[in-house]
Amino acid sequence: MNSEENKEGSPLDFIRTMVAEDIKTNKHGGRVETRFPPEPNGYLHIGHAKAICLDFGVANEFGGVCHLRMDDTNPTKEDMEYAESIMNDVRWLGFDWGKHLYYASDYFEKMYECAVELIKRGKAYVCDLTPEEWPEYRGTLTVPGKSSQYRERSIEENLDLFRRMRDGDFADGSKVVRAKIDLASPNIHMRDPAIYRIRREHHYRTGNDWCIYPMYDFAHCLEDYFERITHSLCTLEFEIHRPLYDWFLINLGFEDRPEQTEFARLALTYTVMSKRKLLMLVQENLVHGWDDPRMPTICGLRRRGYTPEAIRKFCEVIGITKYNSLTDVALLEHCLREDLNKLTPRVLAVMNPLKVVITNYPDGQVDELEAVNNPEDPEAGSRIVPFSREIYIDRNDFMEDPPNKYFRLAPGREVRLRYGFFIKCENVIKDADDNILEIHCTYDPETRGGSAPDGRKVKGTIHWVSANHAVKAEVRLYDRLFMVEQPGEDDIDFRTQLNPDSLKIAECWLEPSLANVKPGELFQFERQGYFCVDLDSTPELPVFNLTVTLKDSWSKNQGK
RNA sequence: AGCCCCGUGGUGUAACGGUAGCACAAGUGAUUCUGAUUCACUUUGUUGAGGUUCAAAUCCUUACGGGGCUACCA
Repeated sequence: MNSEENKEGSPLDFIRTMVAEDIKTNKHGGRVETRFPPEPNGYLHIGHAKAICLDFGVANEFGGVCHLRMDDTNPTKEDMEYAESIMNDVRWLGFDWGKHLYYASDYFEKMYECAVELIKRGKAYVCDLTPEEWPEYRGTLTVPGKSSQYRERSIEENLDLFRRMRDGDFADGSKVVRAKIDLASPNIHMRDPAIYRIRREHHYRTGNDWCIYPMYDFAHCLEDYFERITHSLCTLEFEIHRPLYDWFLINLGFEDRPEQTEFARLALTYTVMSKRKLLMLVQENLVHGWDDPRMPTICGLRRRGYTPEAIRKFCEVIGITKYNSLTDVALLEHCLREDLNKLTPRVLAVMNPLKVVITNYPDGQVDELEAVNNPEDPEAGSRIVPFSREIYIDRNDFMEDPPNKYFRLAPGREVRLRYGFFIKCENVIKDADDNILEIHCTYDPETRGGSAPDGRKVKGTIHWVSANHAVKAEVRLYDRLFMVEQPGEDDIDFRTQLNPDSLKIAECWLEPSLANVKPGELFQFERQGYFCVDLDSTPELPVFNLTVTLKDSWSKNQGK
């Protein structure tokens, strides 16, 4: 009867096979309905993206629909701010739930009726055991539970007590409703789990209408059933809850039941994914909010310059399994680079300026040079960048005493200015303390545009901006937030594993075409990495967030 | 400890019982007006032991290893 017995291949294949089979056998009238059911108690993160892609992906693949449902049955932690951010993020990721937006809290009345029905069927009872007393009756992993006096209350008494629980006759925590299942079950979740609790708490949607709230195990299968979900996909930790999921629906006499299937949640190296810990980072100001670009939240990734396409590609590539794995963030970054590489315009920018005076270039003269916007995309066209006697190059692009395989500028060496001219370093100007103030170069007018008529080659091409034309901006360099592969493990406070250098702020000098960039625009600063103009940007001082640094074997070799 | 789930290169994943493949990472080389990109090549794997079979990553047994569950959270 359980299709899992015929399981073959990977869980994703299993899910596909199952859905295809169900369509073929007309199990749910050929319908496919899935759902993404977050609790609105925090912001969505990359782990949720995996679930979203699966839930919506399966529905789309089989011509079904996917619901977005706020699983808001616990009034203490939930808020509309979260619900709105969730809708925003799902939409941004590129998924559409159409008219299928639901709130579990809209079902409170129906759920209450289901609990009444369960009581009427002798399948649930009101229990007066305190949370402290309960473990004694529930038993342990090895010891079966035992019955309490409350377990044998009459149906009439239970109905009356449950009614009065709803009416507010009893104090918070003084009574719960329990499903009457099996106190000796090896599965602890089947040992008379609580399905309703008393909690006088303002709910962000139902206000003070209710003082009793349903528990997850009872509520979730009902939500799925009410919405006529066919395939209920969830993470592995709910596997052991599945018998309960089925028990409620069966004992309520429901037909055409949804079926729960579990898959592994995402774990990423160097990344904290626990909502609790992410909330702590926000509350303790260890980051600047849920959308801090260092956060693994969808909004954080968005602000950092991640594209929905890159995230969806990542979710596709990691696959679906039934065992816990630890995925390398490098894979996520690879997916982003792959996407950004083909769509981001290249721009010239210098982050750590060193002045270069072109001694044989006339003062006051300006050359307008043509620069290709994106070599990967001919459609992207080109732009003009000004060149003049004084320019800035990056300090890293000059070494007074270069090691063997250094390709860039050094005394006596010639390099190419990207889209510009060949320049040769003739002189290094220093102050009394031996600090390099500026360098003097000569340029070869014949090399305008970047190639020499005599065919001579240079080993390096460096980036530059005209000192008089440059636009200043702020760059925030975000490194990974955590230094260890799996933060917060082994009883170590995960906060002690934060990378102190995860955020560096620097000024940079941009080519003039970037004077009016808009928030959210993406760029590649050539040879330095991918950038996203921050949503906080002002026209006077754009703020760029670094997303992923380009692969740079030069800097790697430096580390060895 | 009882119950449940799961073991394929460094990582993430494929393979009706029939050639162990792909991607990332790493390395080498080529091309390059970004030390990027692109391209080519290379290294590394079925947890162990028994079975069943002409044939096992796949089926069975067992050992070992990893994960989950003991909330009036979801």
